[in-house]
Amino acid sequence: MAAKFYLTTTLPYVNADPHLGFAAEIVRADAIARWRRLKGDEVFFNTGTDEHGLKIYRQAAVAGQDPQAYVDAYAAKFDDLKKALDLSYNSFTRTTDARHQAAAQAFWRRCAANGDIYKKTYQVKYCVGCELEKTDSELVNGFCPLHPAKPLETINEENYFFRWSAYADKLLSFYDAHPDFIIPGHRLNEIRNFIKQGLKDFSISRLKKKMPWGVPVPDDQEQVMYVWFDALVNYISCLGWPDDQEQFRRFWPGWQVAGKDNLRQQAAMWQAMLMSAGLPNSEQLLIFGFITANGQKMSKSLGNTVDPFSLTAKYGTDAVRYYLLADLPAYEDADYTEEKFAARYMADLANGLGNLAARVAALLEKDKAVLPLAARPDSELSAGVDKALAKFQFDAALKAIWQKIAETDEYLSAQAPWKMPDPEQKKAVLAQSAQNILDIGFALRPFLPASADKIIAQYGAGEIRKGEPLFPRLP
RNA sequence: CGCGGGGUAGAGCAGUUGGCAGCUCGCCAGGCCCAUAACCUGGAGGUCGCCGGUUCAAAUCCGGCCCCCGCAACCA
Repeated sequence: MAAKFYLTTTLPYVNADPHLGFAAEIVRADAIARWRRLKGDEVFFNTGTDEHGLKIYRQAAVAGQDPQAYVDAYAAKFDDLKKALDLSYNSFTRTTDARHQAAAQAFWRRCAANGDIYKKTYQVKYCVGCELEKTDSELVNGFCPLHPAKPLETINEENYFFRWSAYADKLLSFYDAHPDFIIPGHRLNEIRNFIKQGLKDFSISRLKKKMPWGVPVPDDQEQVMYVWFDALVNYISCLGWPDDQEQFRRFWPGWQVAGKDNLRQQAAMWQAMLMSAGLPNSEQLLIFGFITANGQKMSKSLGNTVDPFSLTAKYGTDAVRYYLLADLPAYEDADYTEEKFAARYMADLANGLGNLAARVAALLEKDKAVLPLAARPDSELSAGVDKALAKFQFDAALKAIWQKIAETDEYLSAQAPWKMPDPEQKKAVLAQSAQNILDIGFALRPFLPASADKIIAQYGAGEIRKGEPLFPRLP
């Protein structure tokens, strides 16, 4: 019986176009999902979009659009990543989906029934200049950084809260019992330290009259959900929870990937919510580092976000996938520059993989050699890739594959089959090289699916022809 | 004393339990001439942030200090 494997990304908030950081997250998730499928697992791979909230409501108003139409356009843009990056997710959850909203309400009811949701009046700070509520973290010396001359107003508001404080000990016990819950391990320490400082209950609703763009709170016409009980529930609503218990039980708990900014939400808030709802905790979290652009944090306000669509249009889908998986350390921060991208493309894809495939194919084509090569899913190379991917180390897996490419280039140079007088001897050398390339093609399937398929088709065809370059040199 | 990460060759990084400091790019010199001006071999280049300690032996373990970068409750 095939094992079940569930994997989800976070849902990006649709107040801006997709950028390279999310592309990295979802490509990494995609490589894992493809790998597990190739191993024979039944895989459920979810992503989607977070579409409610004040920012979107306001942006839609500014654009003169109905919020739903506004988020429809954005959701389509994020779904376009599927084609641009050759993604294999089978589920795209929008938080405006009716099924998701019903699940969010059901989840809320369960936590409320458990006594973890209560109503409380609290004070929010409001900047008249921005016409926005501000959290303390957004303030500088107690003032709005955009309007330091205007004092903040304090507004009393009654909202629902989630009794997070009740889960501090339970979360710590859970982490103790699951020391590998978060990769990398130091993020587990980070969240542990955070929780040891004490947890404050967090606000989970907003007044509907001020912010109507949200999931209605069950049994309260005045309030809509604030992000948490809406967006986080997508990780199980996509599986059909609560209606499709069979599918939910088959796939949950699963793996979640997220950027490091999402550590608290995924590792502590969501886990506490699951406990409150009486549902199993997530299986494991992968927390990725950030990508900076030319040494600076990518942000809308700096205007230095890198657009994955223009990158794939210019260099090709697999080139971008390769860069994200091979060149960036997944769990630490990493810097992107187009120069480094292009250098890596030339060295590894054009001169490395592409040239080697063309080199051997050209030699074989001249001889009209027929080689009945077969895939070797159990090759030493596959084993190395499996070992690295079992630890979710994408760069190490690709390094093993590129080691094989280098070995094959060295082997060819040492043997020099092009000047061998004995045709049988020459054929044997080329067959060995071609077998290596076919193994490389198979090993590449989780990472560069389209290129892998081309190599497998080319080198598995019997009579091997040169064909088009896999990765043309850059001008 | 809020929390966390980092500092290793010009650049980007790897260094598992301490045991001759490595990889890629770039640079220099050869080779090859099958391949996408590609590929192969060799070379130059480092006080492993600083100070001290443990040890036969420290990039690695311990203590202190300096610097950079994140997070700090909706930026992947």
